[in-house]
Amino acid sequence: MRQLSEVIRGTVWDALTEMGDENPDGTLANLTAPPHANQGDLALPCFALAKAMKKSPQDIAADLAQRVATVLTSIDGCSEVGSDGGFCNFYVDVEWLATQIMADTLNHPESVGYFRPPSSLLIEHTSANPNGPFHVGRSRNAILGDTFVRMHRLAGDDVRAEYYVDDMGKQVGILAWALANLNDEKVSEILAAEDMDEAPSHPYKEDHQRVRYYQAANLLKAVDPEVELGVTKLVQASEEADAEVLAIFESAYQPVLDGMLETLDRLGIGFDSFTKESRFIVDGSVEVIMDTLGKSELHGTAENGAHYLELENRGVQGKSTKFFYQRGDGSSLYATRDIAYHQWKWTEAQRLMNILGEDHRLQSKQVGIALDELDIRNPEVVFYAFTKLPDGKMSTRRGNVVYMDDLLDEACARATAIVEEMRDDLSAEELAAIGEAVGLSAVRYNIIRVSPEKGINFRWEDALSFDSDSAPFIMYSHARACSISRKITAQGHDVESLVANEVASGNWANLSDSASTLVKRIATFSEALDSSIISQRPNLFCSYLLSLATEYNRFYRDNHVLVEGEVNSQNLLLSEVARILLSAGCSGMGIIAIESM
RNA sequence: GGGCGCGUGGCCCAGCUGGAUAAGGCGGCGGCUUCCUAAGCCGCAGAUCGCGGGUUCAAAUCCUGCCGCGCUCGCCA
Repeated sequence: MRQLSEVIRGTVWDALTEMGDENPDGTLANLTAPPHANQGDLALPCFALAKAMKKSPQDIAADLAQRVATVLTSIDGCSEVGSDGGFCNFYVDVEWLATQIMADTLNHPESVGYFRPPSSLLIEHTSANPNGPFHVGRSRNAILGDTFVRMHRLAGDDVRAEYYVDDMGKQVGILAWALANLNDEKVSEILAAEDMDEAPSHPYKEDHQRVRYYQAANLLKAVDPEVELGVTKLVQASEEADAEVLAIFESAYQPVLDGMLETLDRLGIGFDSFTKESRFIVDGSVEVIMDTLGKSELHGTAENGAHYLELENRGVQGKSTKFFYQRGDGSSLYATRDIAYHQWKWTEAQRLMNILGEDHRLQSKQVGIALDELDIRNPEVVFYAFTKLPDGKMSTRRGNVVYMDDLLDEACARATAIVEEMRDDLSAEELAAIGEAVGLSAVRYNIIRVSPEKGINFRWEDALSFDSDSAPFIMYSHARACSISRKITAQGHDVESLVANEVASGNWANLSDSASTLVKRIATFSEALDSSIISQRPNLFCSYLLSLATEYNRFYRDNHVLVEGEVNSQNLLLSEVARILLSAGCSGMGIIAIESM
């Protein structure tokens, strides 16, 4: 709790120094939030001081508490100091805390997440090969990436969301070849032979149509060397930036990409810019990079003239420690273009962030070392583990997938059915709108709530969960707050002026326990967001938001805003501030904060 | 085989830059609606934090050895 920390810091620092602590800053760095409410709001462990002070941690904590208690409790912010078992415990004055945070939140709702100076950053995420619809495995990247984009924006950063379009190379080559050489009948025939000829669930989306061509071409390629030859010819031309071939590729993948983006758009995921991989061939930067890497002391040449960096002494171990960046025929590789891409990205932002699947760990490390060699800073990278189906890894090529479009349809249909059961006052359109918001939000939340480095075993019932640890729970709390505000307005009151007057009065006396707990939870909004961003774990902010919703529900239970037609302005103000933060938090998580559900 | 990641109640999962009684949810059991949305709230039961060593005043957290799962070790992307 930073508000309390700022208040006690100086006094505690002085006392520690008087007591003989040589490094009070180091000691103060251990200030933590205690695990239990009866242990205060901040606690300082005194164990490390025991040796130097030749006293027990218990005595040190008690001594420290006694030294600072009088001063701290006489100034604003700290209501009590105590010690227990080697910890010095500090208790915040909740009335004071409320005056510190409520007006700001109310008057500047757009900056509730600000905690430190903003920076500009470019977040590259998703960047999936445009060869078929999103499946739930691939979409973890998009949902994670977009959540980072949203959290950073909430924290005040200037964020650019970027999609790196793989517009050349094998995957697109196969798709282009298939579209040029196959037709619907042929595709059906090939897929049927492998029992993969299922009717597309979304036949009017090009990504669902064309993925069948992609799958068929892959099957054909395995048995017909002519196919491999045809694809290779195309791929080679694309890597030489052959304008005609690149145009063919584009017309092959663009409709697929559009279909994919439509899915993401439904999830509230959008991009500010698209950068094509071929750009770095065309502008010659890849060529320059290959030349420069040739001068590295790590550089080596293979028998057929291929170039690599030897990374054995740079922490890369395994069967091969060589990082090839140029083929024997002089052409570049994907990773080489990625290096050029990073060089360019640094001209666009102060910070770079990449969201990558765990299968890219080695590649990312290799690119990182190459960037070091070129004196180019490394990006921040977030890796996430795969989503597996009960019968194995998802694969577009093999058709072993759950498509995001299908999951979203199902989620929204189920949500709509639930709303329909609970509400009889809404039109079909209103029900569908709520169901859509609930379904999409739930799917996002269920992916975000687990730590990125942990694998997800896909189960329909988990992905579609609307339980207490879910987006609908948070949305429900928000809708409750909206409902209260709505009801008060309907009774002829002016919520805005009621709330403004209450803030001005600054009266926070006699808060109930649940109201106090809510105030404290509200106070840590921006630091919870910040630490979630810093530790690169969106699930932490997820948990915070869940606890904010929980505290709001408890507050709601025993602090009524409307009592027999009379408005309790203090409770109204608390409810309104919670509503603002719930809404802001939802926007940071990609949860749609609807006003009624 | 080498490297990297993961392993927490029956199930899912938080906590991992070391700190107090390991936090939630699902499922199970039991309560709370004359009162602002019960998609809510309250309570009970359930965990030797994969196993063994080590470091430390203190280990789920750090180190190490095993075991299990995943990813990876292409002049593919």
